[in-house]
Amino acid sequence: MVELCGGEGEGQIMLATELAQLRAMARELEAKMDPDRVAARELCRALASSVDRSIRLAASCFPPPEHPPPAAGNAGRDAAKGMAKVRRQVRVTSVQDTASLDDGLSWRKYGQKDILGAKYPRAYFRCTHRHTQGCNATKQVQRADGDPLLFDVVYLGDHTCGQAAVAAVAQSAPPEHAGQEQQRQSSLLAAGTEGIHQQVVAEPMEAAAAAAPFLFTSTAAGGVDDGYFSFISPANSDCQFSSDFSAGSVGVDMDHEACFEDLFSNTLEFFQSEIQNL
DNA sequence: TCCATTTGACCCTT
DNA sequence: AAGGGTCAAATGGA
Repeated sequence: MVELCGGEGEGQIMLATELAQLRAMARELEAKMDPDRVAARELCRALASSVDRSIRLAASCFPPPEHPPPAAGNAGRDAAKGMAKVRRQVRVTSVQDTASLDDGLSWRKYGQKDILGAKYPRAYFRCTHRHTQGCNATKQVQRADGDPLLFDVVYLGDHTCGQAAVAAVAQSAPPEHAGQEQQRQSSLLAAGTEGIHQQVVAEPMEAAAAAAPFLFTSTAAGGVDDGYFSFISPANSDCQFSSDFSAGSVGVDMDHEACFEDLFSNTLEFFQSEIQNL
């Protein structure tokens, strides 16, 4: 399922994405849990923490490649053109269209295409100031197949317009500042999409590492990306994962039981596979 | 009237 | 030839 340690960038990305989704699911479940179900909420919190530790463990297993492998397809084309490429995953808690994913920058949609093998179409946006200021920044937004609330957002090119400063921080913030930028972007998301609660799943590393998130970021200094993503995370720690629980034993509401069991089964399947690979 | 979105067509790369 | 990315005309809303 996921290549671990022996894998190149692809397995690294898949593992990171998988772990991020697990953590997001755990937190979503915790949020939905009846506040009276203390044991269940604690378990969810512990699960999210466990996934966090797993992310760190995986990070220690995946040192960022010093020389990224050759790119394939359009990524290679972009790299050849010297286009910066940054990918983010954004989760929303209610179904929205891609236009709702306001990131504080002004974009104009110029196309939409059905992508082979993908359940949802990909939307194409360019900077509003493309013609007036010659800004070549573009982004692509696509719903994840497995999770309609999860969006893949790929930023291509740098803003050379008046938004350049904002975009520069957003795309090339060094790790020690990325958390602040994450908070800024979250604020923008909240402010720009009233009534919508959004969460960046592939979060930038927070300075205090309180929540121990990770991010996909550029492997090149200065934020000029070459089409590859690095897996950055706080320092290593041990991984603890206990499987001796069930939804019923911790008093989970029936409404959440299916979700809980789904999360548990996904988590268990994922970790069993990874342990085998280790 | 201006600007953003939609959508079919075209172009480029593999 | 297939698939992905972009263009541009048509359309609609403010």
